[in-house]
Amino acid sequence: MNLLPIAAVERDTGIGKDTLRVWERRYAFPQPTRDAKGERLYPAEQVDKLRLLRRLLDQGHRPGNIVGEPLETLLALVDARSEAPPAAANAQIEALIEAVRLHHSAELRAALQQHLVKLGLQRFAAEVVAPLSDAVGEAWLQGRIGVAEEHLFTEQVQNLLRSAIGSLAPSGGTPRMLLTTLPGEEHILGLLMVEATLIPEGVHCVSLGTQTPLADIAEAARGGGFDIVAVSFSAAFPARQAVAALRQLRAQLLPGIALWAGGAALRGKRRPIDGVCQIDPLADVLAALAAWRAAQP
Amino acid sequence: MNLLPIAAVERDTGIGKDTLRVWERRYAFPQPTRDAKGERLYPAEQVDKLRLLRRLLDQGHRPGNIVGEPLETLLALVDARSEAPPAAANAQIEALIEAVRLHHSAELRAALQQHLVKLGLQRFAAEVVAPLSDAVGEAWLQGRIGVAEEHLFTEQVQNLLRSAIGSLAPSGGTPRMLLTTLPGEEHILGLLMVEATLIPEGVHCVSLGTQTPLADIAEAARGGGFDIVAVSFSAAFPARQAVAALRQLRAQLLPGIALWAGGAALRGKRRPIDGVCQIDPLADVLAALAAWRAAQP
DNA sequence: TCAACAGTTTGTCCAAGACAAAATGAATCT
DNA sequence: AGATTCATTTTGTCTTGGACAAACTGTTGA
Repeated sequence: MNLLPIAAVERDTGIGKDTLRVWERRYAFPQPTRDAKGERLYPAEQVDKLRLLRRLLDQGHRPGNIVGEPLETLLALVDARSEAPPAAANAQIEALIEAVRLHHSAELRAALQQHLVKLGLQRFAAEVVAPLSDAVGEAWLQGRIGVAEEHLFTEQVQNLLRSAIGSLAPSGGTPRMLLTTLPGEEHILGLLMVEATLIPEGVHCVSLGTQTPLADIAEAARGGGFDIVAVSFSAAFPARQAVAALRQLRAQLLPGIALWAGGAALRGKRRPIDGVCQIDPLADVLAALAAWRAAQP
Repeated sequence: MNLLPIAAVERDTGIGKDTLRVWERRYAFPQPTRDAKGERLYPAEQVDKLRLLRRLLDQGHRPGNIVGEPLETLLALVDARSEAPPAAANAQIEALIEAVRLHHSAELRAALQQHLVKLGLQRFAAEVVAPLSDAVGEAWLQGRIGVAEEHLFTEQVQNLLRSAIGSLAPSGGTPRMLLTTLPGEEHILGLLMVEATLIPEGVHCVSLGTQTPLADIAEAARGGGFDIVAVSFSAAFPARQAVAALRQLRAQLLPGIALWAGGAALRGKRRPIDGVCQIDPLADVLAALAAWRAAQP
């Protein structure tokens, strides 16, 4: 059997060391074995369960109710979830998912390319990439695909979107927008979808990729004369940290610069954050753009 | 003044909470203030110094000698370093660096594109991207550019390389190679450079992007019928963890599958790791490919 | 239906100690 | 000189148990 030390488990599951230890104390799970030094060693099956737990937490479940429950109960929760929404039952999306599942990267690439050409960049992002991205996350949760397949999918889509975005001449238009994610958020697809949606509208987009420290975002926004800073969050990003970081970033940013935040991590937030424009479905970004332009003299 | 809690400092500097606390105990630096709860709050200037320390450690310095030293001493170390190698004094590279420094993204893009067309993909990777990447790291160390500029550079190069790689038809040739980085390594440029070098040689490359868990790499390699697994490390990756993770991956991989590892983190390793092919300068990858092909029946 | 309240849950932080892996430097042998 | 062995420091990571505020829950009252 394969045993992992606590640091490896933190990296593989995204659950912090402190949290792993406190769960063990409170919910009697996980229960790692110990090595000669007395240090925790987690069996692979417990790590698998932790990954599942992480995903269920992202979906809105609470630790007290699910950590400690046996595996069957958790799987039942997954099944219950996947029955509720009829999977949006889009046959095209399902076909793409199947290509991901079987590692058919050439077919996947060809099919995506076809959709891109047929729909155009904006609709491709909104009608193919966004739902497909959700569907891949869902399929992972159900155990139908693995992490490797998820990564493969991300790479393929990224190649396509970056090629398409790069082939459009830099606009030099307004507003000038700086795009990035905060430290800890490594998912870039949300960012690329926003860029794909806004570039055809004549927005001047500059992406810094993922995980830019707050201070550097603020400095770049000031120095580059940007009008808007846009950051994106995946469902995996802890909402608690997202809110704190957004407040902090807002404080460091010049008041004249707008701050847009979007993505699943902020879904279901009751109170909006002062000075932060929340954009949840991807389509909202066009409305936000129209609003921004209307507010300019 | 701007004060950051310990978790934010960990994310911004990459130095773990435990390490931050133990440095404070041993070297009397950093010395954060405390809030009402008694929790650490780090002033921005100490965080800046921590970032510099991190970089110096990556360059081979040892904590006992540099943490605790005043800022001027550290800056002197940086200067001493940059005088030693005459910066490879390539005028073209310097011009590109200047474009990065000034946020001239349009010019940067155009110049890179020009080099790519002129040199071809392989030489572009080896003669432009690789040295430019090093030079950007060096410029960051000297404080000539910030993190935002570094990210901007990475994005631009990534767009170009991905477009170029994507425009080549999938080869279906041999060997079949799986490329990725290990959890904790987020730099993708090394991977893209390898892909750019090998695809024109007819190698069938499949990239999983960054940070794939070991178990998923092994499973994907088995399921996809790959001949070679290639992983890349940046200078920022702790060599200690790299060696441990490579041993672990080697153990999980089928014996018939070769494991290639490259990148700055393994530079200066005395003993090679059993069953791992180490590739340090980018050019070596072609030699390794020739060797692999020669060994096939 | 919404707002305010009290109660519970939960992630993160602290302290000081411990230890093994890695780096260093000295000594010894080809 | 160059390589190999050994002892000594250095250094990051892990341990325990306690503590607390922010966020969430569910109830009460308008």
